[in-house]
Amino acid sequence: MPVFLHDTMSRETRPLLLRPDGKVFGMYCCGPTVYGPAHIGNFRTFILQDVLRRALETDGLPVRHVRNITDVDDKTILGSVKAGQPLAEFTRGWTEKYHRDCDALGLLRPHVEPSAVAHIPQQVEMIRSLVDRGHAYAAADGSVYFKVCTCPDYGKLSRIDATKLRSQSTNSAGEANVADEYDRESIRDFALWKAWSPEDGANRWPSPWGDGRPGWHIECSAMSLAHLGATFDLHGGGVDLCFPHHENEIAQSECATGVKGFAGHWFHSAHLMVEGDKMSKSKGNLYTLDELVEKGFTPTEVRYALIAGHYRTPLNFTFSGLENARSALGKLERFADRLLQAAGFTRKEFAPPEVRETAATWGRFAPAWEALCQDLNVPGCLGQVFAVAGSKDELTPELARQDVCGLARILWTLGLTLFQERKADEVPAAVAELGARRWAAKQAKDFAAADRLRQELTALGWTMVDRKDGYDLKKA
RNA sequence: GGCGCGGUAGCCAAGUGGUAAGGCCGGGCUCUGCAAAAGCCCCAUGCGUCGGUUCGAUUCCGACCCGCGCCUCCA
Repeated sequence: MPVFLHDTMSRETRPLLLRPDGKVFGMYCCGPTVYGPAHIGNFRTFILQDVLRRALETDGLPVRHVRNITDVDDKTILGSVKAGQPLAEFTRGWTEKYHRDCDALGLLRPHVEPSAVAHIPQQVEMIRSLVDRGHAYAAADGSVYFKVCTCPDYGKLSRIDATKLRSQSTNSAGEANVADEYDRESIRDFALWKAWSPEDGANRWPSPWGDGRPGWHIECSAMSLAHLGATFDLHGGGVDLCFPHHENEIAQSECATGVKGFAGHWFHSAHLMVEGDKMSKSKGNLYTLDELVEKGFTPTEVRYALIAGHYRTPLNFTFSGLENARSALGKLERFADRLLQAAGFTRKEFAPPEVRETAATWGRFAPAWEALCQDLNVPGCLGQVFAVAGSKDELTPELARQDVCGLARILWTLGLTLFQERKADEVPAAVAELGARRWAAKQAKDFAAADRLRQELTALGWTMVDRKDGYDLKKA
């Protein structure tokens, strides 16, 4: 069953298939700007794209996933100047941090992760082509702008009326749009190349129009062309990128190459809210992975919480949602253990992709997979998984073996890893000693003493959990 | 103003023209010296409001109300 996905351009839900001439499914995703740690809102989008890619691979499609690193723009340059570091050094640090977070969250590395700085020649080349074809013009200061009026179908993705943009002199907050004081011929036009200015410091690259740096939008056009060609299968990003970024990409790419049909499918994921509010720096609710890990949540729990809502609906991220994810994951683990035991497998044998590749059965998880195929319905998929978990079917070894395979494939597709070691709390010597004494008292059936020791532990903020063969000490 | 999304139980969240998946929380039971955990059971006559179509609508159509996003750097 092919994966069906809603397409922003056509507003239709269409199957994702290999093109007749296609050997791989080309997928381009707008990546992070590496000027600080990515926040969980960024990661919601990246994780959703990761789930889509995994679903395609589970479906058997060969995918070529390209996700760029934006390492030259206003924010990275400003950040490097403030940090007193060369741009490359500054962005390398944040890129490495981003990679560590991605790995922790179980994101498959893209097949290609192009850097914008490393593609400046390609960007210059594309701008030159646009100027040659009359779609762009150089301003007096050496900046180059895209001439929107030369692109009649500009606005087709977001269905905005480009002619109305011309007259918009104020933004939604009632402030004047001052971005184009002088150079642009029209307010719709956007920068392809920005002439060097003193605040750019040492960050300047040569071009036929003088030293400067690329505009933000052109990098994705140049990098997708370089790594996927003039047309490819799917382009993804957060909803906020729909306009103007993606609209501009379409205009630049189609006008520069002369080939229509830039991306076959547009995949936009809704934004993340935090505790009912829009995420923003000023509200102080921009969480990073580190902050959540600091509070005791695992990256897998964060991932679960971030995919628990449908991708086209804004998701309200809350700590209770994170707790919810933890409980649900625990339930999943216990269920998986029961399946494994019934099938005669160990936890090690549960590890995909081995299970995924050696057998192509879904067991009772076919409905879960079908939900995923219907516009990447992760909540629906999860519901189906738990429906199986709560089923009263008799668990024969044969059924259990199929289920193990099915569950492993579903969880791999969702990118959820079970049975990860949770770091045990550091037990102070005094607490360990109390625990040992209580266990001894309990073994000796001196329950009065055992209860007293439990109280002492509680007073110190620790809980003692008894098992048949021993005990665990946990922070309360 | 333009473009777009959504309103389903205490919270989160699927879904369907034939009477509401699932998760969390909560309640009950079982088990365990206690505690915790776990297992089992229960938990919306109701799907923003009002009309319409229909044998039948939460699901289709219309109007309205409310919340939100983008239109400006933003995943």
